[in-house]
Amino acid sequence: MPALLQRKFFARSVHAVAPDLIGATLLFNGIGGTIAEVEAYHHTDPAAHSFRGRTERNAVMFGPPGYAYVYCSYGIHWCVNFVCEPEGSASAVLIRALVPIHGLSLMRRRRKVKGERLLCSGPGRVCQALGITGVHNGLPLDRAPFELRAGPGDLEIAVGPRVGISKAVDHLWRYGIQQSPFLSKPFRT
DNA sequence: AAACAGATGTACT
DNA sequence: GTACATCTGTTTA
Repeated sequence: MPALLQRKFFARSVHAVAPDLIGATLLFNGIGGTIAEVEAYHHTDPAAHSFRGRTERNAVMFGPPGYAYVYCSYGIHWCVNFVCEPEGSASAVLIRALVPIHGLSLMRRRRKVKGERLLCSGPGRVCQALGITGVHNGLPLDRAPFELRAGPGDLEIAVGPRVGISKAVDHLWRYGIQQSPFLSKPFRT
């Protein structure tokens, strides 16, 4: 039985936490699967929401590590981040894709797509499939409805530039399971 | 297979 | 008003 991820797990640099999350299991009310793709965001990074300081929306990023920062993207999609590092550093890991394993039928009902590949392959899709919305912003990751379990730890982890941003595009802060069909897009080799 | 418009919260100029 | 850590349905090649 894999270990539950403790609060301490998130009290480290995003650049250490992000690759360690690949292969871990994320469940929300028992629905979810293996984390296949994440991106790191840091307060010194112009692409991060926290770069220009604290606002009402990003306040959770400035709080203690081990909490969920959920925000609305393009007015339509919800995206979930895990807050990292000591309180105040405003760093977080964006969850971009899962391998769907638990609760497939409910995911399919929410997502209205055939097959499994498009269920959780993108940050907005992950939240829609698991039922995460703005009301879950600020919830702790070590208690229900969240459940996080450590992965095998011996995975080959792919690294590359982040997706869908226009600033700091040269940072290689995207991590994923190489060759997984559940990535939002493939990693260049 | 690729390009595009459209939907539309929040933050900033 | 413009930009944005997106996704979908429709159109064009």
